[in-house]
Amino acid sequence: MCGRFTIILPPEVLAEIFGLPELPRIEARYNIAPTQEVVVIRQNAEGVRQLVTMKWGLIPAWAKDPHIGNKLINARCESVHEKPAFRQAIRTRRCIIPASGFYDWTHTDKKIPFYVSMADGSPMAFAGIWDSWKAPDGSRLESFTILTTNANSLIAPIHDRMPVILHPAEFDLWLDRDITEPEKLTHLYHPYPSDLLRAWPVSSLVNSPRNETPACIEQAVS
DNA sequence: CCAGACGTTGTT
DNA sequence: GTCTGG
DNA sequence: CCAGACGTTGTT
DNA sequence: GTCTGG
Repeated sequence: MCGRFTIILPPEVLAEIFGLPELPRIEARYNIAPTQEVVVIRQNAEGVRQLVTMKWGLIPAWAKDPHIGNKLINARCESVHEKPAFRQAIRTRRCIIPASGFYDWTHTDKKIPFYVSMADGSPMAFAGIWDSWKAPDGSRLESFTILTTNANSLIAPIHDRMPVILHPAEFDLWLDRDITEPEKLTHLYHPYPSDLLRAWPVSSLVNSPRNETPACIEQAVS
């Protein structure tokens, strides 16, 4: 699953791989937690990509209490097209969450955190969806959630779910607002290939969202 | 018809 | 908003 | 995801 | 134990 992640990418790399029209202003984050503000990429009706900041934890447009977003930090790919909280967003409001890696905790024996990133160190792209919630005072609150799928063979010993990670060749399809049919999207929901990822144990420092230093991703010595 | 839910995770 | 359950 | 709280009253 | 907050 995906309940914590990092983004440690130079603006040039981000703009290049995601085809952004401008260099984003972005700083390294080593321990992003739910409810926090995060940058995501979406595409407007003209096909221009933009980097926008949103809250992690999707608040459906119809929600009376925005706190529902605290629970909706992930959406299962198997049911995202049916669930009332997600099915409108998956048709018309898809986005990509750029990342460098994510954390997973084992629950066997002791709770051990692991860090997972691309084997070659390249950026990671989570498949996400977003929504816009109107507060009583009329202001708008945009929020997103990350899709999950079955774990691949690398992740399985740690956890049975992992985020849906997109290949660069799939970005266009995912962000295309004119594509709304589930059957054109479901083939993207495969576990990312194990041999393109790497994983190592890290310090329990990462457990607290208050810790946001490079030490969070350093390999732990047992 | 109206009321009430609307989600994921892990653990047993 | 929209569906399910009573 | 994990950490941390978990309550009410009245007063300024 | 369970919910809220980050």
